[in-house]
Amino acid sequence: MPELPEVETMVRDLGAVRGARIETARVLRPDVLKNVTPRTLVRRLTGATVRAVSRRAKNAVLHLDDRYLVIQPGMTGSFSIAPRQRHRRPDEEGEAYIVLRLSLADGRALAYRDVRRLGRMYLLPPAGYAAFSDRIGPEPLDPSLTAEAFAEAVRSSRQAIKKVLMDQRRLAGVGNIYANEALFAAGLDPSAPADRLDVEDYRRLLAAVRRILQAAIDAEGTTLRDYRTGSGQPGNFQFDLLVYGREGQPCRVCGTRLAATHAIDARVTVFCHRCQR
DNA sequence: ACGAGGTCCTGCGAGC
DNA sequence: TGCTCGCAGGACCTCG
Repeated sequence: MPELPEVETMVRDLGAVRGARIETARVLRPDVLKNVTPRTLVRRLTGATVRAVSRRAKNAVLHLDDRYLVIQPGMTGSFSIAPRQRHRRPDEEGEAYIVLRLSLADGRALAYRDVRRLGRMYLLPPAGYAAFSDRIGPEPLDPSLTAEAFAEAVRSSRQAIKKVLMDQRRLAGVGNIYANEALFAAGLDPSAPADRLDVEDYRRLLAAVRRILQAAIDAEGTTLRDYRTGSGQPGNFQFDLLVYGREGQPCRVCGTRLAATHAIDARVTVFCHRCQR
């Protein structure tokens, strides 16, 4: 489930196509396209050069000559870069799940696949991309984000802190796995109303979010099932998870049996009754 | 304005 | 062994 570290890893691997010219484009799963028809997308991509690749929140962004191709991998989206193959069997290597295939002028092919197709793709002009980015909260790893600004963005809500932490309009890039981990690391009860925490809590929480996201990037992400890096490898952070996926097992810090609930935002929350209050 | 809950989508694992 | 069913969940949507 690509969150910030997984998308960051994909984007770093996608850096390998920077400067490449797109020779042909094919859309195989048009329902993933949200604001553009397959025909228009193909027309815009053909002959364009990938000027840069970047990440915003959980989105990968290909900067083309005068457009931005924004890809939200959703739950199961992934990229692969490979030498172009002349003969492919239709069934081979998840071929059925390919959403978009780009043939590059240098002989390589860039494929984007998404098994469940909960991901989305947008083609945006510069002003549209600016508006898109403005709707998303600050990047947690941006050093200019202060604990005070973070607290300000989050504290106005009476919702559970875990739900607020995952709200992309307030903070970019944190999803269910890293929210669970960060709240554990910060010693905060996931169900605590956001407006009940003080600035010191938010200072600890932001530090925990940053430490965990950075460690996950260093490990090239968390692979539980579908996620793969741009080179097709699984990540390694699943071995470092302290709470997510460990319900019923002993807390690594105090030995208490970890609890799980679906009460917050209908997503699994795993936590330690003793360490998180 | 805000919050709760439904929707999309498919593979997988639990249970019978 | 083979089937059905429910779950996984990010972002967007509607409804109250």
